Amino acid sequence: MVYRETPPIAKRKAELRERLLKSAESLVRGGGFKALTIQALAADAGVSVGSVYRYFKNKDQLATEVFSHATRREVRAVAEALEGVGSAAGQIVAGTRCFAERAFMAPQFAWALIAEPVEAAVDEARLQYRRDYTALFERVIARGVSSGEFCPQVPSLTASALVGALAESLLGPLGEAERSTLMIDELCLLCLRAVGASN
Amino acid sequence: MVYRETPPIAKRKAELRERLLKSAESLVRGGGFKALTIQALAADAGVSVGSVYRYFKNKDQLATEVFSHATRREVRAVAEALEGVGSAAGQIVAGTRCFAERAFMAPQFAWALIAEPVEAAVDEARLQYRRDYTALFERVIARGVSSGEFCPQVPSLTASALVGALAESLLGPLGEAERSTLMIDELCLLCLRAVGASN
DNA sequence: TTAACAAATGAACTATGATTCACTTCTTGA
DNA sequence: TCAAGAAGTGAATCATAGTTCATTTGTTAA
Repeated sequence: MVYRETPPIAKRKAELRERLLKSAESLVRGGGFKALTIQALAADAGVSVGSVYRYFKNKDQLATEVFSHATRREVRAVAEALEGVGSAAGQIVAGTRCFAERAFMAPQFAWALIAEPVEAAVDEARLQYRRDYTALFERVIARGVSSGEFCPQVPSLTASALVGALAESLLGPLGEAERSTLMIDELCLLCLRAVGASN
Repeated sequence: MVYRETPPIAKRKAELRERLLKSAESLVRGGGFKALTIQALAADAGVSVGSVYRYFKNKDQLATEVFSHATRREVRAVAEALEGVGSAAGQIVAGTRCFAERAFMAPQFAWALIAEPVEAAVDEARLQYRRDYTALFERVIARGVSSGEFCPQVPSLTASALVGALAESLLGPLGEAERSTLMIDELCLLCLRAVGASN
């Protein structure tokens, strides 16, 4: 007599939500967050505008969720790149490489995550994103300093500087894949100098 | 018989335009570009909304002009700080100090120029702003490299990395003036290491 | 089959702020 | 003083997207 959500329906709903997130991310990959409008998303996912609001409270929540999802993946990739690397210097190089290579692989998307003008709510999430990267580098730097591998310094400052340096130096050339390999090598050297790695 | 613009009128118009730009900048200083709306500007300058459009084609032109005006001043300040400094290393320090001190002096404004989400047209101007800073540093670095003061490197890459590093490392702490002096010293050291200044 | 309720729809509504324009108020020079 | 035309005004309009909600369609279990 009463309607009750059954497993197949729950599954279908979960799948639709996933599909919406996938569609949303693909819109962002293609045209940045500017391309992520509710109308475009609804069209892309083949549902109505109203349905989007059945799955997301509002645009901010949707955009933030897309952003956080993607950036968590990015940060995880860099974190994993650090694992198994012994020296602090090696970790700086591994992290830089990973970050840079991924950015070169998907320039528009990297730009959307790092630098595109976005709504305030997403900007909050972006601060977290940067903090996460910074924390990652900070730990490596602190270790390098205390082991004497790196020169004495304020690890948190160097860490945010590195994050800024990576972001800025990648944004311009992003897309010129030819020079990327050479550039990434140069970037690694630069980062090593910045942390004062004993040559 | 015919109306013809006389010198006093031309002067009054020029002054009003100046006043509008001043008002606009003060709005941005106080609340970022978000606070720069035509209505607010008109109110602040004591003119009508329509009058603003007599002096500026549209919002984009107004915002861009405010931005460019301010950033040209900033870049000039840094450029002047480099003058009269002999060594390339000294110039790196002077440029960094100048940039950082000015940012600490007007945090909200610095944020507006460096990182605030803005309309696309202003973003264009921001690219130029960064290019200008980068060019400034690039010249210094190239000189340092060829004189042997700095280690071999790709000056343009290091330059944009420095610009990114400065921007990023200042944005977080911006406002905590107490630690600024110490921080600025640390930043200078970091930049010197990044360019591979001989010890 | 059907009552009860959820899911889906999309045209209409809203909110924000830029832009216009019919109109009023100067300014000029004869 | 006066006609020609510029400067100034601000309510009305437009533009863009986000958001709502009355209505339709689908699902459940007795």
